[in-house]
Amino acid sequence: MRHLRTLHMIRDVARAGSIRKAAEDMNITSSALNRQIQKFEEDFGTPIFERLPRGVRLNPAGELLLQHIQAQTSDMDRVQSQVADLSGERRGHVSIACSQALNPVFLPREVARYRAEHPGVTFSITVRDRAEAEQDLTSFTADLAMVFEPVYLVDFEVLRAVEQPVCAVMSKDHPLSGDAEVRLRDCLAFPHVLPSPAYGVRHLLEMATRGRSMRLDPVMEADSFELMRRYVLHEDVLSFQIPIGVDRDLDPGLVVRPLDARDVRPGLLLLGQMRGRTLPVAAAKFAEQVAAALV
Amino acid sequence: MRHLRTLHMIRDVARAGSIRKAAEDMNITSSALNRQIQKFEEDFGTPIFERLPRGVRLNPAGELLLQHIQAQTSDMDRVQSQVADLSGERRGHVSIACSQALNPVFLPREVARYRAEHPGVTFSITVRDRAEAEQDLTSFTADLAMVFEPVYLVDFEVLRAVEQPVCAVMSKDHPLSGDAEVRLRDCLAFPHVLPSPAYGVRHLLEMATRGRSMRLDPVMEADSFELMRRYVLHEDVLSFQIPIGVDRDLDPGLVVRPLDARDVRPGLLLLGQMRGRTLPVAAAKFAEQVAAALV
DNA sequence: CAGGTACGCTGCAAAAAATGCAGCACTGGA
DNA sequence: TCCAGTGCTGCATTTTTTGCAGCGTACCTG
Repeated sequence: MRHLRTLHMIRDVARAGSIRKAAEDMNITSSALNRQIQKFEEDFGTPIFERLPRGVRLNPAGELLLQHIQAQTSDMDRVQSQVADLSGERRGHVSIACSQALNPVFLPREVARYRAEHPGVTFSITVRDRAEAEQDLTSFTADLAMVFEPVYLVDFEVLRAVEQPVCAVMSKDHPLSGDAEVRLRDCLAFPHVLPSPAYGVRHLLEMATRGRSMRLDPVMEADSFELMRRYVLHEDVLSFQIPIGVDRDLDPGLVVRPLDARDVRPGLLLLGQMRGRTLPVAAAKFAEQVAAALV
Repeated sequence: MRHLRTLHMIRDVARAGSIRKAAEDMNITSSALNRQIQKFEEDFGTPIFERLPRGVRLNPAGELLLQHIQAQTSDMDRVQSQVADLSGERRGHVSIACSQALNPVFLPREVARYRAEHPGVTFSITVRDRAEAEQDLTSFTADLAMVFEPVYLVDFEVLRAVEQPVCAVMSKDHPLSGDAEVRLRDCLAFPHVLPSPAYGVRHLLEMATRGRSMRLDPVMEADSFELMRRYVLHEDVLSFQIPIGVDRDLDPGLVVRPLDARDVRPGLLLLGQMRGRTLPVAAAKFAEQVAAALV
């Protein structure tokens, strides 16, 4: 889109941190780029970059402007996607920031289901923690986010929320595997592995043990739920996950038992978008489908 | 803003309905303008205008684009206003679409109060009925709207709502002027004047009489509440208004008595903005002040 | 039914804007 | 102290935009 050229130049310079570097990236001379920026600052009314000896950096006005540029760009994409939709062809791109739990079962299934009906739509999926996901929404890097127990919710517009009880995951040979529901105290009596503190599951467990006579005492902490899920098949330990992330068919040796809600309150798995934003057609339709699929 | 030039051209052509006319308005030749549009359509991917024998008209894709243009233009204004606000100077412009009732007392007072603190801020105020006001919000012609009993609320984000009972307005010599509260049936027994059906007050009265043994039987219908307010001083008739529109000090001969809520339910006076939009600083601050002032 | 008018569009030359090149002044780090 | 990297600027060149004149067409009018 021609009229966004200058704005994109500004964005790229902000990213690169230097006019010369950015100019090289976009295959023009630094003088051309420099003048574009000067001209823009002139009719914008104020400088938007601080000139430092080693390059440039956005000043507060520039930060404000950058946010506008990103909104602008993404909204233009939305318009084009809606226009394409007018003429019947459903094409476009959906970018999703999601937590790990959606990787094994949920997202593969949903994306496949959507693409079966709309082969023209492409996807990009990035695994992010709860804070990063919201960041991606505000920077328009992601159209949709799916996170468990998010922290900041200012710019996060909830499209759908479902409760997910924290579950104990264990091998089918584990002593607790016979119970339909398990108590936290019983679990913690056994060796267990835990996700690192950034994750919602860990957060809920911390909340549950705080002030009570129970202590988390993991034999292993990890970033990857997949790793932990596999690990319980090797050593006789417990792990904790949310049910959407496990599938009995995929891991036949696993047993998943919800923790009693009196011990650990169920967390919320949220589907959301940037507050107030109008999504491109493809993203909006996909969000609808996912919302419906979330029980 | 230079990069919006082409977009504004498109907007103006859409408004003028003809490339030649629009070109004349903006003091360029029609060929230049024509080529701008052609070039834009080319990299946009689809035509945005229908070519008719007597000019041009936006096609559906163009309508979509126009909405984007207006949103972007107004958002750029917002950015500039926020940037101005960064450097301490509070300047900007607030445009309001409001119903008549705010004219006599409320808005003059509030605007004056705001401008006393921020002399750099200018205002434009347009009287609109309930449907038009929402239209102005969606087309970004107005930042804020204040309407009584609005009809469509899809794009209207309510910032504040206050109840306003419908009141009978009469001369202090009127037989009913002694009562603290009046019944609708008693009012309708006297000659009365009514606002035309587009107005919320009329709507509420219609609702109140429907299906009951009362009938509206106005000796005069009018568009102007001011006219009706003055009229009751000349002929011994009743009129109906909401209290925010009348001030005892301004019209000493007038008596205003609320109708019993059992007869006519109080209506809602709403302050609102375009859903999801981030308002310019000045408009946002003014909206805050008005919201606080609305009891 | 004919003539006039207003429309969008296009070829060509002139004007304007953007770009590349080379070089300046400056600053922080080796 | 020197060097590498920065933003910035004068000038020639290239690219883009604009204005002018004119074409073909569809509607309105008499």
